[in-house]
Amino acid sequence: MTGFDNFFKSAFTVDNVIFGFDEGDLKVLLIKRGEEPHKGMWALPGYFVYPKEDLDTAANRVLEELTGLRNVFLEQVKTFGAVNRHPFGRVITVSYFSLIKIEDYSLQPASIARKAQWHSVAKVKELAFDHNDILSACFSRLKWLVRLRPVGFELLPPKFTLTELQHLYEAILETSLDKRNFRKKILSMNLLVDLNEWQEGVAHRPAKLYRFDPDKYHQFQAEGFNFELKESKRKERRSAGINP
Amino acid sequence: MTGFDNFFKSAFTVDNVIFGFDEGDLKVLLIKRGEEPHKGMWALPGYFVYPKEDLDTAANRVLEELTGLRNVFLEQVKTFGAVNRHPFGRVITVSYFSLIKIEDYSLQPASIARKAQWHSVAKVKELAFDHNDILSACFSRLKWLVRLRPVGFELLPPKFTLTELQHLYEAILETSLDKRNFRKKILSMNLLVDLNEWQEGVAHRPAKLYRFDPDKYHQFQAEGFNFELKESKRKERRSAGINP
DNA sequence: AAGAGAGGGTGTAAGATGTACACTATCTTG
DNA sequence: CAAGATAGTGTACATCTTACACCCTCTCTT
Repeated sequence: MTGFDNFFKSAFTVDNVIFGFDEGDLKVLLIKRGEEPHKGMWALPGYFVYPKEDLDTAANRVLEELTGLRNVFLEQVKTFGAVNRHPFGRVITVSYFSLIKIEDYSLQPASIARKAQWHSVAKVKELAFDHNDILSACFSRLKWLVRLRPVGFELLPPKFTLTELQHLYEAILETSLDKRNFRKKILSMNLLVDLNEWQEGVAHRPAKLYRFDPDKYHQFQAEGFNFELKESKRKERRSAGINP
Repeated sequence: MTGFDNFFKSAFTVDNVIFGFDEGDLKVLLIKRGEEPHKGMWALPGYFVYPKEDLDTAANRVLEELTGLRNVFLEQVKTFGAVNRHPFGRVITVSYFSLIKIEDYSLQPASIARKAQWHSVAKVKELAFDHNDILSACFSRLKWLVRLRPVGFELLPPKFTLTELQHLYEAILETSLDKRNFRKKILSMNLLVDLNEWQEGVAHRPAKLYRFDPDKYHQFQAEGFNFELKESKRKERRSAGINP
């Protein structure tokens, strides 16, 4: 080597913030640690990156081992490298966040997944390592992403109602939106296809179901849009809960 | 240890994309490599992170050693970890970008800085390692940041004209803007203070000088704004040049 | 079967913002 | 003093954003 040997003594990991949406609530998939360090605490799913493995590959591997899902939304967010963040030595971690449909996940319970559980993002308490910081960074990223790209749709089932979509935006943006203005805006984008089908089995007037138009969707993925709506003045604001 | 020894064999570095603005052109500070690998090629300034050093500290160190500057804008962007990106072994790099005033830099030429030189971002050719990708990622980040935060001012001298400010936006956004609309928009933000001073020594009618209002500036740093102006239809578009 | 409960669904007017566009003013230099 | 260079300025039109309230349709209960 060349005198740099002292630098080749660190390890790195990926940690994955997996978001899902259910019952009007934004959730994150956490794992109860079965081993030291931080045994028994909730943590983000993650693992060491293998010597011959790319970062994105590692993040995908962690995601797939846990959820059985491939080819879902996954994006690098930020790298955390505080000197003493891991008791085994110098370990820096590259954080990723992904968006999945909870219903897809629950169909494929993998082996590790037994220790995994969905937690409401707003109610997450103390996590292992610096995982609260990581969650917080990824949640912020999701928050701005949702204004610029149609990411929301990664989180909903194939058929959804406008109210479900609105609740998703409200959960991510931690705000409340005006129903009429929300509908006007989202429908004017030509992003949604009216399925002419209706909800079933609900104890009220059933809502119309929509899906998104894949062409328009990918166009917006690439070009972005500007989704701005002021908080509605009439309802109360939803509250955060991360790092209070 | 605990069976994880095999993972503690990698190294990590920081690489810093230092942007400056001069003569209507967005520049990046590059270093001609004096050693292998990639000896003789232009590269981003960077170095290994020391074993007891935080990532942000390392990035600041690299910046200060090169420019003599402290407390300037510096932000983490993305981590690159392709398996074979470095010939010495597994090295992942955390990229940062910073914004400095070129005039501040040129006052303090440090020792390493002898190999350093400003290059027009639009004309950068092949760089060492994967540094073209890193530059590209950081430039993209700057591009969206400039729409949401008043970062532009990190790059200009304390007193500047509206035309200089407009040229800065045009260089970053790679577009051209309508003069009247640009002025209307930027002045309506109450971000600028009219100094009642004028340019000197120019061969035409001198322009008024402005500075930014620090209170308003920090408010926008924290809250963000939405700087959108359509490309002017009258002039041609500036072109990019990165990864053509 | 009638009423209560629970969301679903709809339009408009006023204000704010964005866009397109062209000419005069003021300075230096030759 | 003319030419060259850039500074500086206003308006009309179109588009987008915001605030706001009521009736509709379904189920469930009694």
